[in-house]
Amino acid sequence: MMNEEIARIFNEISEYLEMQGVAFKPQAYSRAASVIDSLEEDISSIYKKGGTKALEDIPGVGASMAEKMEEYLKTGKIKYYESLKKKTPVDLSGLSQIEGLGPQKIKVLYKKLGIQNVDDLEKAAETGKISKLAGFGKKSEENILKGIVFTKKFRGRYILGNELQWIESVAADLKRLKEVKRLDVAGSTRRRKETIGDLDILAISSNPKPVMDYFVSRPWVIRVYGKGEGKSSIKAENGMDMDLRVLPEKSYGAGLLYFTGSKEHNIRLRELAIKKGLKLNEYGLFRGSKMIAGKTEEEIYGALGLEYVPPEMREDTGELAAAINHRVPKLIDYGSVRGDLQIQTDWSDGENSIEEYVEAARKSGLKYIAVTDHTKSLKIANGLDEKRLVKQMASIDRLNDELKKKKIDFRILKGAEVDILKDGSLDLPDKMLAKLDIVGIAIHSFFSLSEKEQTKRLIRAMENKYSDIVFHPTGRVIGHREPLHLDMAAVIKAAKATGTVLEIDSYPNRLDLKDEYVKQAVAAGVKLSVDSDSHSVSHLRYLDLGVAQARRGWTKKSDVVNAWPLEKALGFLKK
DNA sequence: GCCGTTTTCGGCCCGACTGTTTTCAGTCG
Repeated sequence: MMNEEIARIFNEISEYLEMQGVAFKPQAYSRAASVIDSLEEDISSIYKKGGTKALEDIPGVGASMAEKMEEYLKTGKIKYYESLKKKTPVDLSGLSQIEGLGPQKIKVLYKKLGIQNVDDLEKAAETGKISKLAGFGKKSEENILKGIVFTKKFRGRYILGNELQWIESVAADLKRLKEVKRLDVAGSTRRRKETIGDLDILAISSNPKPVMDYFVSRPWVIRVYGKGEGKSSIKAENGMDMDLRVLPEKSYGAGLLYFTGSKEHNIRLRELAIKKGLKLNEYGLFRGSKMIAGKTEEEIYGALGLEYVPPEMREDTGELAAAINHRVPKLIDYGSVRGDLQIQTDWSDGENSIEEYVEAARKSGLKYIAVTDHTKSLKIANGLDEKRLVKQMASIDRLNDELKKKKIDFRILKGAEVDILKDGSLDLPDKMLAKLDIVGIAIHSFFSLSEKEQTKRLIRAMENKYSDIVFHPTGRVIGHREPLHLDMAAVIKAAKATGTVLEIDSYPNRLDLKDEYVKQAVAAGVKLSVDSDSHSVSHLRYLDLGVAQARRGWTKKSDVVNAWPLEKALGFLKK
C-alpha cells in the first residue's frame, strides 16, 4: 500500500522538523501520518477519483500535504523530504524505534558521532563513545544497547485474540493482591482493537509499593524500564511492553478514560473541556483548581454534557458528535449471540464432530449452530460433494430428532461454506442449495483479481437467490494476507439490494469485516452475522471478539441476525 | 501545517518518569 509508505515519510518529516526545533509542524505531519496509516482506501485511488481536493478531505491533510502526496504518486519522491534527508542523512525510522531515542538525541548522535543507522549506533555504544556525550551517560548507553537487542528480536503488534487469555490471567493474578482494590486493563485492549502494541493496566491501591514490587518481579518479566509508586513499566517475555499505573480512587474514572484512549478521542475531550472553561487530565475534570468529576468515566462524560461512550467507539470517528446529541447507539452486548452460523466439523477441515460441537455450543449458552463445512472445490480442506452433503444432512436430521426427543432446546442447521468460483457462480447446484438452511458463500481462490473483476465476482455470487451470508467478505488475514481488491461500497449496496447478510468472522486473525466496513454496512441497513469460523470447539469463544468488532462498528443487536431468536433469523434469510 | 457553531488568523493536550542534571530536557503515551 502507498498509504504505509506515505505515512512513514510524513512521520520522518515530522521528526526532521522536530530536530530543527520547528514548532507545531511536527504534530501536523505526525497526525496526518497516523490518519493516513489507518485509512482504509488507498491514497492512489482517492487521488484518482478526486485529485488533490479529495486528498484534502482526509482529516489533518491540507493543501501543502496533498501537494506532497500528489508529487509522491507522480514521481515516487517528495523533494521536501529528500532535502531534509540530505541535510541529516540518518535512518530515522530505524533509530527512533530504539526505546528512549527521539529526534533530539538522534540529532546529537549524528552531529557528534556521525551515527546514521542502528549499526553505527551499536558500534558507538559498544565502544563506550555514547556515554561521553553531554546529555548522555552510562545508563543511556546501556539502555541503547538493550534497546537494539529488543527491537531486533521483537517487532510489530500482537493479535488481540491470541493474547487475550494471557492478558486476562495477568490481570487476575494482580487482582488477587490484597493491596489492589480495583484493576482494569485499559488501552487498545479495552477498546478491543484487532491488534495491540502494548498493555496499560490501571489499579486503585492505597499502598502501591507492594503492588509494584510484585508486578516487576513476576517471572515472565524480562526487563524493567522504570519503577515508581505511580507507574512501572516492564517488558514481558513475549516481547510485550506493559505499564501498571496506580491511581487514587477519586481519579480512577479520569485515569481509565485517559489510558483507554484513543489519544484522538482524548484530545477531543480535552478540547471540549477547554471550551467549557474546564481542564481534563488523568486525575479529573477541573474548574480552576476544583475537581468537579473524576471518580467514574460516566461522571466525566456527564459533566462535559456528553452521553457515555463505550470504549470500543472511542476512535474519534464521530462518536463525540453522537454523544453531544445523545444519540450514541445502544451497542450489541457481549454474550448476546444466540447461534453460530459458521462452523467447520470433521466432515471437512474441522477437528470436532457435530455432536461435540452441539455439546460445546450448549455449554457456552448458544441455542443453535449451523454446520457449514467446505464444499468440493476446496479439495485442500476435504470439501464436501453433493453425495457427502446429502449424507451429512441426513445425520443432522437424526441429531435434531434426538435433541427434540430429549426435550433439549437446541437446533442444528444444515449449511455449507459454498465456494465462489472464479466467475462468481457457486460450487453447488441451486437444487442442492435449496435444501440447506444456511448458504454461506466464500472466496478461497483467485485472490488477486482486479477490483473490478473481484467485485463483480462477489456480487454475482450474492445475487444467487439461495446465498444467505457472505463469509469473511474481504478475505484478509491480519499480518499475512491483504484483503481482496473489492469495491466495498458496491458490495454493501449489493448486500442491501439482495438481502444478503455480511459476516463478521470472529477468528482472531480475520475479524473480517473490519470495523470501518461494519460501520458502513450498519449505516446502509445491511444485516450482519457474527460467527466464530470455528475449526475446533475451543474456537467458539472467539464469538466475543466478533461482537467486539461489531461494537467497534457501532452495531446494535437488531443489526445482527444471529443475535435474534432462530425463527426470526430464518425468516429474514433468503428462501 | 492544519483548522474553524468563537476564528481565514491565532491558536495547537498534558503530565510522569528517566537520566542527566543541581533545575531540566527529552521521551513517551
